[in-house]
Parts: sequence; C-alpha cells; structure tokens
Amino acid sequence: MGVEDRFPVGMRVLAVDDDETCLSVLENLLRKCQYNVTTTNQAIKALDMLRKNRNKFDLVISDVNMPDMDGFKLLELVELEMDLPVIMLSGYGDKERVMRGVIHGACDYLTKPVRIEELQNIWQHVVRRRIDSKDKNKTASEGKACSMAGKLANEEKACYMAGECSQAMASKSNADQNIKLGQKRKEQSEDEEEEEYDQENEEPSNQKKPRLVWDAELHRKFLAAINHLGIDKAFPKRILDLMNVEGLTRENIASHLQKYRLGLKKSTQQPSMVATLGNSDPYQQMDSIEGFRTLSGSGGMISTTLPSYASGGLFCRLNSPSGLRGINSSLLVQPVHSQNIDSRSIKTLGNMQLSMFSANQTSSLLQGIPTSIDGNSPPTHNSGAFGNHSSLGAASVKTQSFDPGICELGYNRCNKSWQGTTQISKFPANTSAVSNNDQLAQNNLNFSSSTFCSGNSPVDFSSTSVVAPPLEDARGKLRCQEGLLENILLTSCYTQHQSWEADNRGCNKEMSQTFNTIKSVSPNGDTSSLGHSLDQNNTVSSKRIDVSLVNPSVTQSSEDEKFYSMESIDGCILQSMESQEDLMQNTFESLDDIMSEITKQEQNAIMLMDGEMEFDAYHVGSCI
DNA sequence: TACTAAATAT
DNA sequence: GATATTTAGT
Repeated sequence: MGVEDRFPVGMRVLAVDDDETCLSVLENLLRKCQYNVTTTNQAIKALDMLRKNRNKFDLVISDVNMPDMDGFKLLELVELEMDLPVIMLSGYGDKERVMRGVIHGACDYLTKPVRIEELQNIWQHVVRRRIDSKDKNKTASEGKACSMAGKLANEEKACYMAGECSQAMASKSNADQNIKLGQKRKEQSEDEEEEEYDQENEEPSNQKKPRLVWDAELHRKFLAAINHLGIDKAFPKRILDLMNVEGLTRENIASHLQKYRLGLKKSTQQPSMVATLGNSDPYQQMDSIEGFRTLSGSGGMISTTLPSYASGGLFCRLNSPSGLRGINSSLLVQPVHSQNIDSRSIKTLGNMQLSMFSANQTSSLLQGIPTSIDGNSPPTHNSGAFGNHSSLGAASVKTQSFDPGICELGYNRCNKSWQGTTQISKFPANTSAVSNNDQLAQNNLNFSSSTFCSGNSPVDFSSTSVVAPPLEDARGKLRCQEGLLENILLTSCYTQHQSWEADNRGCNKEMSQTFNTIKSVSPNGDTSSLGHSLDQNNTVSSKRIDVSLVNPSVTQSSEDEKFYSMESIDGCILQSMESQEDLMQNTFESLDDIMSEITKQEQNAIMLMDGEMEFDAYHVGSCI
C-alpha cells in the first residue's frame, strides 16, 4: 500500500489542544513515538494549517473541548475537507461523548491522560484510511485490496457508518465476482470451469467490468452533456465525448442514459407525481438539494424512492455556492422565460415555498405554493407569519454540504460522504439575515419564498408532516416535530445510496422526533460555533456570510470567494402547510395544472441551456 | 458500428 | 427494488 519502510516513523501528526500543558505532554508522547508532530492550541488554527497544507499531515489528534472551536466541529470539517483520520482526545470518556465522536467520524477516541501505548498504534488509522481511499478508486482487478478494505471498513463501521463502509463492501463483492453468470454463461462455466478460471486469471479483460457508480459529479457531467446536445441528440457516444471522463465507456453511458430516459418517461406518465415536481432524476435532485439536507426516509437517495418529489421540489434550496457566485437567479430563470411559460408558472418558480405536507396528502404535493413574483411580493420580511424570504437562489452546482446535525440526534447516521463529494455541513441560518429580496430583485426575478419562519414566529414542525409525503410512503415517516426554528436552518439529511438503507429506517424514526434538532447541530447543544461565526461575520445588511467555516468545501473550491450570498439559505424554510392550507388553496386553483405545464416546458428548457447553469435551471423548473 | 431494449447481476 | 452491466436485436 505504498507505505514507507520506516512507517510509521515520521508520520505527520497535527496535535490540537487548547490546554498548553496537555498539548505539550501530548507532543512529547507523540515525538517519543517518532512521529513528526505539529502542534497548535487553537482548533481554528489547526483547520487553517490543514487547509493550507493539504497533504502535509497524516493524522489529526484533537482535544474535544476547546474554546474557539468544538473538537467535534473540527473533526467534522477535517473529515469533510481532508479525509484525514482524526483522533479525539478528551478528559471525559463517557459513552455518550465517545459515541458522539465516533458518529462525527472520529476514528478513535482517547481519554486523557493519554498513554504512549495508545499513541504508538495510532498509525493504524492512517493505514486504514489509505486503504479505504484506495479502495474507493478501486477497480475489480484490485480485488484483494478491496476485500481487505472491506474488512477494515467493517471493523470501522461505527466510524464510517454506512457510506464508506458500504462502498468498501461493494468493492469487495466486486472482487468476489466469481459469480453466477447468466444462464448461458452459467452453463458454460459448468462445462468449462477450469478454462474459465484460467481465463480469468490470465485475461483480466474478460472480467466483468467494475461497477461504475454514477456519483453526483459524474451525473452532473452527464446531464451537462445531454443539455448541450439536446435530449433528442444525446446518444451515448456523443455524451461520452462530451463528458470526457477517463475510464468511462459508452456502455456505461448507454446504461445510464437508459435509466435516465426511463425516469423521464415516468415523469411524463405520472405528471401529478413526478413531473410536477421535477424530473425523476435523482442526481439532479441531488444537485438541487445541494447545500441542504433532505429529510428523506427513503433509503438511499431520495430519488430512488421518490423520483421527483424529492427534495429538490419540496425543500427550498440553499444557495450554494461556489460555482454560483455571479450567477444570478435571472440566469437560471431565463431559459424558462424564453420558453414562454406562462406567468403562472413563473410565479410558481419564483416562489419556492417550502411546504410541508401531511403524510396523507399524497395527491397534491404542491398545494400551497404561495407565489408572488417580480415585486409583487413585497419584502414583507419579518412581518407577520409569513416572512418573505428570498430563496431559490439557485440550485447549486455542486453538492457542498450538509448538516449532520439532524441525524446526529439519537445517533442517527448520515453518510459521511457521497462518493466523496457530498458533504455534510451545517447551515445555521439566521432568519433575520435571510431576507434578501433586493438582491433578487436585481435579477429581475424575485424568487421569494414565503415562509413564516421569520421573526419570532416559530415554524412549527409538529403536527404537520413535514417532508414530502410522497416521499414518505412506506418508509419515511418524516415528520417534524415540534420545534421552534427560530433560525431557519435548512436541514436536509442527505441520504444516499443503498448503503444507508440499512440504517435509514432507524434514522427516520429518529428524525421524526428530532427535526427540531437544528439547534442541536452543535455537539455543545448551542447553536453551534458556526452559528456564532455567522452572527459575527454575517451582518444582516450585507446579507453575506462568511462561509469559510460554514462551508469549507466552498472555500476549498474557490478560495478567493470567501463570501457568497446567502440568499438561498434563507429561502429554505420548511413550512408547515397544513395550517396554511386554506391560504394556499386560495392562492392556487390548480397547481397541478401549472406544474404540468412546467413539466412540459422542462424538456424544452433544457435545450436552451448551456452548461451547468442550465442544468441548474432545469432543476429549478423541476423543483417547483 | 452504434443505439436501444431487455435480460442479468449485484 | 434500484442500479449497473451484458446481451441481443436492429
């Protein structure tokens, strides 16, 4: 595995502890272990060091209780950004804390005083991590390693939770493909067992192709290609050319295209369900989701179970980020305009009202999308139950972050990463900072979503089933419970892959009871350090937020852009519709019709767009 | 050769 | 059951 001969001698360890004494002791111990030790007494500094010196550290060992940043927070960020093994250190070793550490992704949890014996073996985490990451990129030909990683991952189940673990396991099974071949092939194998065996060993090319996982990024490219070519002219080969992804084959694309088309087909066939809210494309939804978590009860991707309803449509979107900067709403909408979607539709688009549907409401998802557009909706920000929030800034292009907070309660699990791209982060949004109509206005389109989260009006998640009922069907009992969301935090628990499936029911259960966990994002129980930093850096007036902390990945991808508008965040407000039902109904007479209309336009709109943005635009349409 | 639908596999 | 690969027909 490419480990130096002298490993772990010289292993680069970053030790973080606000207590100088402890830090010093720790440093000494680590040095005794012959590690290359770097120390800092501030978590923020540690993070900074890690960011600036990527690949300069092999492992992080951090105290839990630190004034500037909670150790768990640090852990989380490191996990997300660096994928480095992190060992938590604390004077308290109670089960709860340890569990919290583990859930946050700590690969180990040591209690003070730390013994050198414990430190002598911490290098194993580095090795393990390397194996795991290697495994991720693995192909079938590297089956042995996969298998190994699988085992390791298994051991670290608690640490990696579903995500990586399942990945590893999947790879493992890939390696095991000795498998049953189809009937014909089966017969053949029975007759020519040895021969086949030999062939496998001698001609790896005969082996089955490693299973390709269409992660968000890949799918995004796929969609971009389709958008570029136009759905009618999007053939595998051309898509392949456009995507320009190494290792990707035409067959892969053909297969994916097949699925994609099926999805579209379904959308068309079930306009009320799927088309209405958007396309059936899970990945797209994912993209749109980006930035916020979708509370999804369904195993794995929301899309899987609920193709179109998914998050995208139901949740407001956070504006996310990096790629979007400079891309204003109008850009996103323009394609739609050009399609002459009637005003009603546009209105719909304009308002991304997050509505919560009762679990029983399976028929009309959209009911209650209050709309107002283009200045028709005055910035009634904080005035009354319905604050006006700009939302829908845009569907962001890349999945940036999620807040594990929600799942965190009750030890729910969230996948740590989605194919390495999806991340979890926190987005405490201060309601007051939410409204951002002016900015949107500049874009000619006021994407405002009415929400009644503003001011002191708490959003009541209780009685109303919150998250897409359609989603919910069999599995997801996603109900938000009472909780005062003074700060509208967009929380969407981004679930992904089947890997999550196993746990997700339990998670759902938990979620149903803890939707109000927004506040509990922080391990400390306060609104989280992030929240504080938001408060400090994000003046309401500026409507900008320093996301360096909030969304590390953003910082990562575009370091120059520390700030970006938060307009979307605000927009993501979950709203209980039941209480507003009447209002909504009055607002729309036939939302379904509108949605159908939009859906029809959707396809056309796609063609008009170019690049990723368009893609997003597509999304916008679909999410309505 | 390339596309797609259907069959298989995981 | 969903998703990906492989096969087979065009």
